[in-house]
Parts: sequence; structure tokens; C-alpha cells
Amino acid sequence: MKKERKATIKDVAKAASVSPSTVSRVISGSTRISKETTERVKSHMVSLGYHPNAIARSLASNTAYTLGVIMPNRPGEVLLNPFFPQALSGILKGATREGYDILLRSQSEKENEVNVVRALINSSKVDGILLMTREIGDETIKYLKEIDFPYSVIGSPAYEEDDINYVDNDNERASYELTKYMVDKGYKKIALIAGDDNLTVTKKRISGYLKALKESHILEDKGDIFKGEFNEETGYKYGKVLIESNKSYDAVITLDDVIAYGAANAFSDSGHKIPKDIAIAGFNNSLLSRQSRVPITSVDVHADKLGEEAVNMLIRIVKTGKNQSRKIVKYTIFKRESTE
Amino acid sequence: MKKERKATIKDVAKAASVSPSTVSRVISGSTRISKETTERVKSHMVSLGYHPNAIARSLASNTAYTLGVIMPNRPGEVLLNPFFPQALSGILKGATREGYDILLRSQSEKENEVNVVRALINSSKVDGILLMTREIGDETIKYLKEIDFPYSVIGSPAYEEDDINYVDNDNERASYELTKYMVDKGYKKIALIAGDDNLTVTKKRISGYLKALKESHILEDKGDIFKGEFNEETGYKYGKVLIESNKSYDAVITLDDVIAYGAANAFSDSGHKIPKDIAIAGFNNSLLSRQSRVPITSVDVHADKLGEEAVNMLIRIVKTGKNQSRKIVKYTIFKRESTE
DNA sequence: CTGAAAGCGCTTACAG
DNA sequence: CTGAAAGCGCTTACAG
Repeated sequence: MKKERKATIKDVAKAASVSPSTVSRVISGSTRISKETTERVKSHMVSLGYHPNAIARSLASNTAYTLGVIMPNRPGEVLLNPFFPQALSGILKGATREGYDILLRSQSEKENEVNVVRALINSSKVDGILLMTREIGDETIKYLKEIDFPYSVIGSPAYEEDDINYVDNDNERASYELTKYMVDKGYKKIALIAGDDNLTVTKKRISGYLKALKESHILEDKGDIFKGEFNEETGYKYGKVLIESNKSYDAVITLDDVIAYGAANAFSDSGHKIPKDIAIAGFNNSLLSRQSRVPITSVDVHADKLGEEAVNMLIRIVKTGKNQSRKIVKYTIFKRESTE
Repeated sequence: MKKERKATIKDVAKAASVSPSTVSRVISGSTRISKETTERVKSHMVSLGYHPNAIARSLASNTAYTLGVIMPNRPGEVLLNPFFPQALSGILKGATREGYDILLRSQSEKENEVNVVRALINSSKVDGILLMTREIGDETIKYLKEIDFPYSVIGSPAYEEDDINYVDNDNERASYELTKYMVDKGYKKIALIAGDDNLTVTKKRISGYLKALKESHILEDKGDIFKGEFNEETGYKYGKVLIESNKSYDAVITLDDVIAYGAANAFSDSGHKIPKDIAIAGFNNSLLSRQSRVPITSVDVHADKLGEEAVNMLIRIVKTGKNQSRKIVKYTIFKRESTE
């Protein structure tokens, strides 16, 4: 770096012939400073190229203007799915608007998440923690509530909606509506292929699916629900199972487009046409669903909006110290050829 | 937060009957402390639940142990492409290993990037800046070099490889090799569809393509190169153009899988079979290329590795103050049906 | 409306 | 091997 020392608040104070306190008040936009003084100080800030030292401010004021995001440790989900980058994009947008930075920290393999979060909080680098999709009974949320540190969660944290600050879609209703739509289209035997069923979102979507079937007086059969992982293999594997089963499935809902994709491949490989022989729908409205051989009906959860709302909620909590009630973001079902 | 004040270095010092200086030295792993003292201090740190305050350390030592990443302002590229999340994942992995955090800041629409970077640096929140793919003659790099602040770049910063710290693939060679491969497969008239041609990577890939054609004694024709944007529409549009042209194209290289996808759709819509009527290849080895109706040959640039190496380079620069020479990460061409 | 002073929790020469 | 002291660049009661 250039040798020249960065201008500090003292330099500005000296140049403007006021005290550092006054400069500080000008920076923070305190109203109790005369217009003339404010102008004079500001002009000296500009001519000295002064920028406040955020670290010093943090130490003195005990506020970092930074929010921590823990990068989820599910590489597949993070990389195959538009959800993560979209949510991050929304987070960043919301944070920037409010003058906050985002600090990303990853969960190292050996360290459990609670420890990562604890260390981050104790370092004073962040004013709040934003968490991505949680497992049921999540330890990190428990810890955060215990020490009463500001946080918010993208995605429902637990099936029981106890008092947790979260932003989510109504996943039960989304799944319900999607299932209803397929029933209305005339499909009679609708299977479901899930990803990780430790996730609340999985439980909710399964629940919505079952509810729709029940309401439609379709015999629900737990054997129609297949659980695997959030990847193509799971889709392919159970896609094959559906075809080879004697239950005459004519439709399948998958809880992620990647799974849908795998299933669709299984169907084509076996010479089954979509949607004539079997219909298919997914979640997340990824490029995959839009660009599939046969475009796949998919539920867009608006991940960017989820991220933006979660960060808005978090900032409100940081500023007011009051926890928030949940916030629901709308979803959109994109109906495509795969369910025609 | 709980009312109980966080333990500070003074509390530990008192409990261990030493001075704060000594505690500080134990924290930083200074060797000049006796084994017994070290042990005693450490045990008190644990029992008091002490964690160093990173902000205070930053202020005193003028090191933030944080690296800044500016989120690129090209939503399409960021969201449709696995490149960004993959690179970020690598960045985080490398940073975590070295004990650094990542601070994400986005480029707001009105603010130009240099100002965002300047403000970030002056805030003292970061020790270095990591930049994603740059345009030619990039202003931000110019600024960073001018003030001699640690930085590194993912992707070549300029066509002329002047002294800039960057990590990249050999994009010229990758494109050369891909083109050669297609020539060897027997394709005679190979078009190229590019994205944003302000990017260095675009120039390099075009150059490699032309070199391969020249070496293969294939008449190169600037009219075979189509420039558009990094999206499907560009692919579709020029895909149509290729078909309707009288130049009998039998192959096309696109500089991104999304573009390849668009082109592939244009071909199918016009009843042209891949690769029988026209072959196609892309870059980035995204899910799209793997999962296309006809799997598409694609160059994997190993974005995670690029991110990891860029952060390694940056940390080295931060620590030594010495700029680095460039680092080349290997690429891999995945040959698939689309060029058979 | 403005200033002097203490303090935020560390680090780091300097001294022994 | 260890400690006392100054300092990093701000903020913020307190006083006027």
C-alpha cells in the first residue's frame, strides 16, 4: 500500500477546526450540528479523501453492520440448484440497500455448525446470523435462541411452527395445489419422490400431497412415497421403480427438478413418453425443468425473494431487538408440457 | 443478548494472574511464553468461554483476516451458470483453510465498481480483494494496482498479460483443442457463437478457434463468428441463422452451455438432428450440457479450483506483500454425443 | 450546537 | 519469559 497514512477523523477535525466528536456526529448524520459546520466538515472529508474506518466504528459502537451467512454444507444442493445463488443474490440486494455487508463463512467438515456460529458471534464480526434451510430440531437455531442473538432463517425451521424468525413459502399449500392440479388433469395414481426427508420442506410437501389426495378421495398409499437424495440418481432409480411397479402410476411429483430430471431420463430410457404414459412435475423451476426434452411443470419458490425478505427481517431484528413473526413468500406453479 | 458481558482478555488475565499482554501472546501462539503459563491461560480461556474479539484485533493489528469479494453484476451469468456458485465454493474452501472470512459486497446499480471497492478498502474491513471475470482494461484493477492493495482475479484481466495477479484456464488453448477435436472428427464448416465480447475470455477463445482453423487449413471467415449475450436467446437466434445460411455449417462451438442450449433448440425446432446435421459444443460443463436431449460436449473450466487458487494467491499476497505471477488451472473437455 | 475525556478490546514496541 | 503503557480510530455520555 502507498505509504501515505489514511486520513482519520482527527485529520478531518483539524482541517475543519472542530473536534473529532463533531466530525463523528457529521458522519452519523446527527441533527444537532449546525448546517455550516456540517458543510465545512463534509467538504474537508472530501478533499482529504476521508472514509470512516468501519472497524474502529464497530469496536466503539459494538455494531458491525455485517450479517453472517453460513454456507450450507450440501454441495449437491448448492451447486446443482439455482436456489442457493438466487437466495444469495436476494440477500445481498437487501443487505446492500440497508448498508450491511454479508460475511460468508463455511462449515468446515470437522467443526459442527453450532461451533462455527458461536465463534463467529463471539468474534463480534457480525450483528446477526442468516441461516439457510434447516433440518428439523436444528441445534443452531436452538443455540441462537438461547443466547438471544439476532437471526433469521430461510425455509421453515421445524415442522411445528414455534416462535422462530423465518421466511418461507407455504410449501404445504404449494404441494397441495400442485397435486390438486394433477388430479384435475385426470391423473389417477400419483407417486412422490422426495429428497432428504430430514428437511422440514420435505415433510411439508409430503403433507400437502397427502392432503390433496385425501380431499380428492384418492386412496393414499405410503408406498407411493419414495425417499432418497436431492440428486438425479434418486430420480432415475425411483423412476425405474415406478415403471416396473404393478401399480400403474400415471404421474409423479418430485420435490426437486434435479430429481424430476433423473426420473424423466428413466422414463425415456424405458420408452415411456411424457406426459402420455406418465406425467411429471418438480420444484424450483430451474433451467433443467424449463429446458428438459419435455419442459417440466415446476413450482418456483422465488428464492431471491426469500433471501431478500429474510435479510430484511434480520435487519429489523438487529435494529429493534424484537423477534419477528414468520413471513410467507408466494410461490408460482409453472405449468408445462410434462403435465398436459 | 444475554446480559452477561462477554469475557475479555482482561478477564482471562485476571483469572490466570498474568497480564493482558501475556494472554494476547498465548492467543497468537507466540513462542516466548512458558509452557506452564500457556497451559494455565488456555484453561482459563476455556472455563470463561473466552473468544477473541476479532474487531478489536483488527483495529490494533490492522489486519481483518477477511477478504472482499465483489458480486458480479451480471445476473444472467451469475444465476444460469454453475460458474459463480462453484467458484464461490472454492473461494470459501480456500479461505476457511487459511482462517480468513469472505465479505461479499454487491455492486449497486448506480455506484460504479471502483467506488464500491474504494469504500470497502477504506473501511478497513478487508485485507484483500478478489475479483471475478473482468472486462478488458478494467478500471478496478487499475485502481487496485495504483494504490498497491492486495488483489487477485479469477479469469484473465486483459488480453495483454501484463503484470496482474490472476488465476485462469488457458482459454485459448482450450478453445484451440476443442476446435481441433471437431476438425479431426471431420467437421468442415464450424461456426462460433460468443457471449459478451468485452470479456477477455471471449477474445481468447475466439483466438484459439481461429488458430485451430488456420492450422487445419480451413478457410477462416470472420462471418462465421456471431456475437451476442450469455443467454439462450443468443443461442437460439444464431442457431436459426446458421441453419438458414447458405454456408452449410456442420458444426458450431458456443462459448457457454446456455448458448449451446439455445442453439440446440433452434436446431431441433427446425428438424435438424444433432450431431448428424450439425454438431455442437459448449463451455462450462453445466447440468444443461450433461442433461440436454443430446448430451453436449463441453469444456469444464473447474471453477471451484479457479476460486480456490485465486484465494490462495490472494492470501499469499496479503501475507508477503509481494505480487504473484499468474496461475493456470487445467480444463477438461467432456466429449459427448453432440459431436460424435 | 460543540468539546474534552473515557472507553471499546485488542497488539506491540520497549524495558527488564 | 513477562508486564506496563501507548495506541489503533472511532463513539458517546457528560458537561456546558
